[in-house]
Amino acid sequence: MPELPEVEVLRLSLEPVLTGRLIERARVYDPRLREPIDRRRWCAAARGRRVVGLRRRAKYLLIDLEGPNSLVIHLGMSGRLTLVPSTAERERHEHVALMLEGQERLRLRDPRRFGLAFVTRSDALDDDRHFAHLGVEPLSDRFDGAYLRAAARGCRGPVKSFIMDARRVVGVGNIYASEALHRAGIHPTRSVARIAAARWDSLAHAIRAVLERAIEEGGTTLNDFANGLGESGYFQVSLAAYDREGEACGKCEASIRRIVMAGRSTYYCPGCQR
DNA sequence: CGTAGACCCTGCGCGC
DNA sequence: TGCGCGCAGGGTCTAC
Repeated sequence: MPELPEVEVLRLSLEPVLTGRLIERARVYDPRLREPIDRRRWCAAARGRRVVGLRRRAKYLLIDLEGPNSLVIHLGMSGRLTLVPSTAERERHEHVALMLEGQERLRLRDPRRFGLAFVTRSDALDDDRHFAHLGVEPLSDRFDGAYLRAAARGCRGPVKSFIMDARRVVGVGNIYASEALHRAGIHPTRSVARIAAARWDSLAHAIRAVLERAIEEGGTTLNDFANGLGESGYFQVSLAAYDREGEACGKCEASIRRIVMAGRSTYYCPGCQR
């Protein structure tokens, strides 16, 4: 479900309602996620703490607590984090709940269990193995065409795989990879060894623009994405390539094609992507 | 070393 | 209406 924009939308929706809020206690109903939740550590870290802020790193959401720790949540493919009344019935696939002052609870639901929930030290993210290898944030000042070109030195392989590789740049998943390449006019199977400097600039620009636009529009709701208050996004109506097989390209009127790369659906325009 | 593929899991929509 | 199949927005590990 979520790529960088969806996690950022989630963060923006929850930050005003969680900041300053007391977590009375935590519950782990089902620890079975991609890695088992450390129930004792999670509950001990959360209980009786106030939230001081929310951050995002790559596709991870960090709930910073007073004291040394942060609660970290990754939504995987099917995770949803939602604020509900404390009296709301426990849902199927509800793994974790934070019981908040004011009769509400923050619920993590994840049917496919590809998500994560763990505790880390707030001030030393890079010491945590989940974050240690992550590359640059695409919305940061460090990210531009020169960075991409340098990161691609000595690499081969298709450009789509390259921009989805979190060791280079984080947050670009399967939807926004297709979208950014379409916007930049670059064919997804093109080798990174055969991309000129100017095209790296336009690709970096396209990645940034697509992600920013998606955040502004509340993320992409293809099936079930919703922010922390249960509201859907509407970037799906702005998708130029993804999930548009057979439709006319908005730039050149050729028909959008779907191919499979590394097992993932990939959409591009054969007319204007080279 | 890199890259390709399998794999982790459930739910949904589609075609028959 | 019911069933089986393919597919799904993430990431990691293994085998080449």
